[in-house]
Amino acid sequence: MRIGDVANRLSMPASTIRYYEKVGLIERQRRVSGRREFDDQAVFALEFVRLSQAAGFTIAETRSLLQAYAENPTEKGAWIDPAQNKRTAIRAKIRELERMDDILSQILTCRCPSLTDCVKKGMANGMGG
Amino acid sequence: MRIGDVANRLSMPASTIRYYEKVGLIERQRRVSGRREFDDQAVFALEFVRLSQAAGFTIAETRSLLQAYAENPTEKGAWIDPAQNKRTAIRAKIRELERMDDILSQILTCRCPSLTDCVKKGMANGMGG
DNA sequence: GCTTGACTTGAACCATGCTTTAAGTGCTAC
DNA sequence: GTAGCACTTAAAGCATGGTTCAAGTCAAGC
Repeated sequence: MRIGDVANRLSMPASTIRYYEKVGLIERQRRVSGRREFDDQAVFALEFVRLSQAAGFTIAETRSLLQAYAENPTEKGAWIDPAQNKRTAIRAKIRELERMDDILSQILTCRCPSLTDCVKKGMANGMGG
Repeated sequence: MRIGDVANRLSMPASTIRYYEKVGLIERQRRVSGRREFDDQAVFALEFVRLSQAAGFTIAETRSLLQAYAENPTEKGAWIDPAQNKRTAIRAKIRELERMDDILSQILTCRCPSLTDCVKKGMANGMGG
């Protein structure tokens, strides 16, 4: 497959695929002409990259995970710590967003006519620096 | 107060305060010497900016909210729609993070020895493009 | 064999939210 | 009156994750 085929198949811009290659997420494989050649394994890697990015891993983290996978595709051990750490980070982020939601809820539902008091309540509730 | 005093009081870098002024979040008020002067109202505005940023509003959104506040400090009406929209966005983000957490949980707890199958399950569960 | 579209490259650009730097000025203590 | 720190400015830099551009190359149809 050529990059345009993969781009269509994954609904992913070709520029993004080139970028992923450039930052070391996927391998360089070329035809004699110099154009990129993609097999099903490469497509799988790209799908994994998308999943990993969607799961909140950075490019660097995704690269580490793919390297661990390349070294031993049948061993999940290398993934356990990063996945658990990421879960911890994701949950912290969820709690943070829930706190933001609480503050907004407070602003929307409290009885004071001015926002100033709501904001001060929000600040008092641990948003201060 | 001068910028250093405010920076200390809010535990916020002076460079950040200058940046907020530059992007129009706070007013320019100067002494004859050209240095910035901050009163309690300015400090309140900065505290609100911090709160707003922490609540996930962008700089542009925060600016809009502050303008609405400046036009009518005792009227919450102008804030209701932005706050509700932001709550909707925050909740969507929370659901997205929860889905990421589910995927990671699946990877950690499923019985297949290889990650490939877990990833494929994750893809099947709506992470595809 | 020529047009045309898909491809190639490296570099520059975009958006967000700051931080850092460089060069110069104000204020205060001594 | 001068040392020295806080302050001033505009501009550049950083981190992230790409997108866009310019200029040239490959390949398939006619």
